[in-house]
Amino acid sequence: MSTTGSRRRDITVADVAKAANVSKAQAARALGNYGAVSDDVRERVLAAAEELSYRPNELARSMNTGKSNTIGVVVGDIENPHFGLATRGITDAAKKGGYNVILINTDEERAAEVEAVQVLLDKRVDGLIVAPASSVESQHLQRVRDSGRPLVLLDRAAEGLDAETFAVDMAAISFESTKYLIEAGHRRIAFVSTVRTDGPYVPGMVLDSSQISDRLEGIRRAFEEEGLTQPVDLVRLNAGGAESIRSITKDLLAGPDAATAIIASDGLIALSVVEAIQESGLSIPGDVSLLMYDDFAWTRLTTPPLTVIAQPVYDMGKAAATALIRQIEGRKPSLESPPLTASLIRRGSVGAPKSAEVYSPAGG
Amino acid sequence: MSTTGSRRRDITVADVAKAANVSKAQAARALGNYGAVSDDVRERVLAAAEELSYRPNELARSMNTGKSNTIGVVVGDIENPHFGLATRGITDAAKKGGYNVILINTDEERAAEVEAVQVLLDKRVDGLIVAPASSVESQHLQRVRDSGRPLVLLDRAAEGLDAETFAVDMAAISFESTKYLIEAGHRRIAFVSTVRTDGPYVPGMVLDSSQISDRLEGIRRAFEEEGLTQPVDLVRLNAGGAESIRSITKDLLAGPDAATAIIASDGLIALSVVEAIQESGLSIPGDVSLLMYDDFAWTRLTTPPLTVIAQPVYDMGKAAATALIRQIEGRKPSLESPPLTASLIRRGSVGAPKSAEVYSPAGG
DNA sequence: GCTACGATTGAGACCGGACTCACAGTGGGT
DNA sequence: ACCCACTGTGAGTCCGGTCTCAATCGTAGC
Repeated sequence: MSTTGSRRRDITVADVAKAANVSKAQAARALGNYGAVSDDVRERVLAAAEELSYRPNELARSMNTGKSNTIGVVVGDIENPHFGLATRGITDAAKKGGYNVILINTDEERAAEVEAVQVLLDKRVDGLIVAPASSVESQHLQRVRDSGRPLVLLDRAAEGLDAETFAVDMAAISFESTKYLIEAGHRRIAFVSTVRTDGPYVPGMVLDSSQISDRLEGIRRAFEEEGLTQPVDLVRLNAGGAESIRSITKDLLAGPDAATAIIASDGLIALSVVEAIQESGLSIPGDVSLLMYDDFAWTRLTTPPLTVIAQPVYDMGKAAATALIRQIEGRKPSLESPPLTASLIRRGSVGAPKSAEVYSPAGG
Repeated sequence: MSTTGSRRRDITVADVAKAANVSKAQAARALGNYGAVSDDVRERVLAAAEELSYRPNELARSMNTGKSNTIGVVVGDIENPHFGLATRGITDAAKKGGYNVILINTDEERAAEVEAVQVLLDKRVDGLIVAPASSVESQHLQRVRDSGRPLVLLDRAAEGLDAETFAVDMAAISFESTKYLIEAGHRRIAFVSTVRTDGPYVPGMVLDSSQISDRLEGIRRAFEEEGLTQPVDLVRLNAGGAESIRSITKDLLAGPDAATAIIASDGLIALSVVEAIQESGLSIPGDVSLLMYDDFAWTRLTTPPLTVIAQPVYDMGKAAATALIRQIEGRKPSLESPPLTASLIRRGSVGAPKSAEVYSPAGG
């Protein structure tokens, strides 16, 4: 049947050529399907290739075509379902376009990201999709652009970098969501995020993440539009780790000025927030309202089901990869990409605050 | 500051050599840190490289070292948190060992898997980690072995393939879990899985997935050991899609012979099962008990929190990658890898069946 | 019958590193 | 002063493809 025995060295075009009794050039042409080849030669070469189970060495091919048909993807944490879904969108689009994906996880650390980008560049990927850990420091991304290789950003923008970015309009949806909470009667609205900063939150401070900045800006605007000022003491950043989030939550819920609503910046945070609320013996939404980013399937199963901000994560990934491939292949941005919009999904975790009458203009 | 202007061609050793006024060979030696190089030459070369911001072409390097420092990972669905976590384990171990990861998603389709494996082989990855869609048909994996490249299996075994496999002992944990349900009084225990078959379940039938076979075997043994026979009519396979799962669930819960406990083969299935239970107006565990595979964080937030079978998914990925790298680098399997064991985490979704007295030997 | 042009074909350069080999220089041993 | 082992060094080959270029072949046009 098939050739038995251990194969030391891979079969090359030269081997096939010899077997087919033609020159290496002709064999290469027949195999690569280019140039002029007579039917006779083509047949013999293909037969020989089949017989020897020849497989082209993509490395060699990439080397002198300058194309690796590979795109590099740099994300903060593939374990996070948000990125899992986005990655699925990317790989789907990549496969469709004939590209493979090299995935690197950075753990949201800048140093790791810088290295990741460098490694991918060294591997001569055809293009890069990055979810930048920092929207502020982006020299390494600038270097990608300088290298001439296409770059597309996912999830977050990067300052002073004119790269196509695929993310939802966070300020808008944050504004809308906050407004919803305010209209429900909330004034003491807290925001919990893992974004790292040097100190506690001060309005206008520069954050590493454009996403978070935008969300905070949306919150601020919503309060402003109502003629209110945002309770900035309830903005809690640096919420790294379950334990930290739990203690932050308990702190937010303690005292006379407790928060009546909490916005969790992602699903992981929400998990710990809910646990802390339960541990505090409080109920959702009776005692505290909760709003979280990302519409995971499980949010429908909690009691009550969670009110969430749904982002078209899969589509973002898919659009990013599609756009990148377009850039790689030098095609002009043809059709406007459909807008990536987030939406507020009202389920059961937001209600009126207990002390609604205190703030209500027309109290009972 | 840095060299400005558009860079057409990448900087190569030859460029660096010229700039440093040495031969290409010497420049290569200095840069590659091999062979004999005088301090003077090394310094000049390194300085020139820095000046020109030279970066080695890993493709070229790989080509004649025969090493790409890349491992291929083939999974069914990266969007599934199970694989997301496993992938995280893989990438972490890979990074530690100096390897990169090319990820391909197969959507659990054999054809896609066969192609994925081929593509990775063509790209000359140093080794492969595959979560085989089918444990039965594995010629394509056999071909990997024939090619001489290391292969490690994740999550599922493959028949007649002597590749290192990293998965938990499904039969054992399934046995234990079923026993737990039986001891709680359940006899009508259902099992719902997405595994595809040609017809309805028949004991002893060959399944594509060794995982599912093992789980069913565990269930069977548990019943057997109690002197009971497993209600095979409650084994429901081919549960693809949320809608399908919901209708299967409702069917399982209807009629006089309704199931009193349901084992969901993964988190996605559990989600739909829970929804169907809620839609049927039944309660967990009052009316039905539920057990699911994989301990996701959100299972603690449902009401009641779900009783689950926790698998060390991250560790499995990590161990698989570590073992693969060991194989790649030709080191012998040094220390026994710590066993990967699943465990039953008893939370609140399993209770006594409503009709427990019917079966109870010593009824009231 | 002769020229011309397109189809075929093979030799060999080339991509960008790694690595072999032959040769020059140096210093130690005797 | 002579031999030898060793370090440094440059020329050039190789990896496995792609692609250029010139030569060859066949035959259509005149």
